[in-house]
Amino acid sequence: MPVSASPDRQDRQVRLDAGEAEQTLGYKLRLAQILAFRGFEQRLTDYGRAPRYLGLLSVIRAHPGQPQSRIAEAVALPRSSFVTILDQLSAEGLIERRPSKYDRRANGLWLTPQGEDVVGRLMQEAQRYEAEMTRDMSPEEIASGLRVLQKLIDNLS
Amino acid sequence: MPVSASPDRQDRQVRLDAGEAEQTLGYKLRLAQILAFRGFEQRLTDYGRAPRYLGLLSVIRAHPGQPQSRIAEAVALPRSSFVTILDQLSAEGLIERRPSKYDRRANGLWLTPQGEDVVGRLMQEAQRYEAEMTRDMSPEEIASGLRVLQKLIDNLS
DNA sequence: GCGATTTTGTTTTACATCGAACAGTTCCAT
DNA sequence: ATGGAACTGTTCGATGTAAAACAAAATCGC
Repeated sequence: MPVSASPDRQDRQVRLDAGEAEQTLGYKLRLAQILAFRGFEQRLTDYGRAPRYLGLLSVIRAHPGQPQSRIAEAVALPRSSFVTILDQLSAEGLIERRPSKYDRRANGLWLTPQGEDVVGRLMQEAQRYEAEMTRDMSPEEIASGLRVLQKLIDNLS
Repeated sequence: MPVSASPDRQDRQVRLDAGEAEQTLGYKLRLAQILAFRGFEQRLTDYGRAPRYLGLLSVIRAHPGQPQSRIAEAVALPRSSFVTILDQLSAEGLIERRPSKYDRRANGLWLTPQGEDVVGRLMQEAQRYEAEMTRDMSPEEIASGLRVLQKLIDNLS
């Protein structure tokens, strides 16, 4: 248990902990996610909006032709936010909306050939980044982290 | 390895995975964080902006009197974003900016008595929420998750 | 079959977040 | 000591995100 600094002293060197919250998954989850995401995005400035939305692009790649609403739900984004994002990815030539054969309301989402190419290359970058983030972890440790995160996702869904 | 759906079929029941990205910490990290954060915030509608910013409030509580820039850095927020947030928390009577004794540029941040009270109660809520998120995990599993997240944070800082 | 309800994608509007530029202060090298 | 560089909090403009309301289409209950 880290002892709190004497109130008012400027101890410039020490990284500030979050006190009680420091022991919670919620706090660390947020911090890690912000840092990971920002770092990845800022490293890849030559790929347009694809790095930020690599997750959803990856879902589209794995499930081509699925309607917007299902993809949006998979990545936990509101449908209304999704529209703008798809407009951008579409304008960059990475994805396509095609009318669904099964439902005249729905658009199926597809990667363009260029989208396939970009996503493929970005996934390699992501793997590299992942390796850096986890440079001091054993495979078992990483696997346990993945398992914990998956359980969190399941319990929160 | 989950097999991809046939490219146009509408399989409504199955939750869509992210294909290759599904095995990465980056993807799950983001998903878990979004779900956890939104769930916590939407549950606590009677506490103003405090639930969203509980993390930074907790840092202030653990390190009263520290300048804005240090707190902002601790929670990985840009100083410019921080200003608006502090204005709001201040308007709600949860925090106070007091001129630093050591640096005439800086404001020390402090919780008001009311802020102490609200943060205290919200931390209890957070613990409850944490328990729900981790309901099917052993203490060891949770500890390993915390350790992985901490290493990620360290490696990304 | 038919009307009420739900679902899909979209627009609109409000809000949140961030980078860049700025003035006041402190730090630092000489 | 003094001038330049770095730091602190702030404002401003641009961008990202989300809730609410809407029309068109599908689904459900009977």
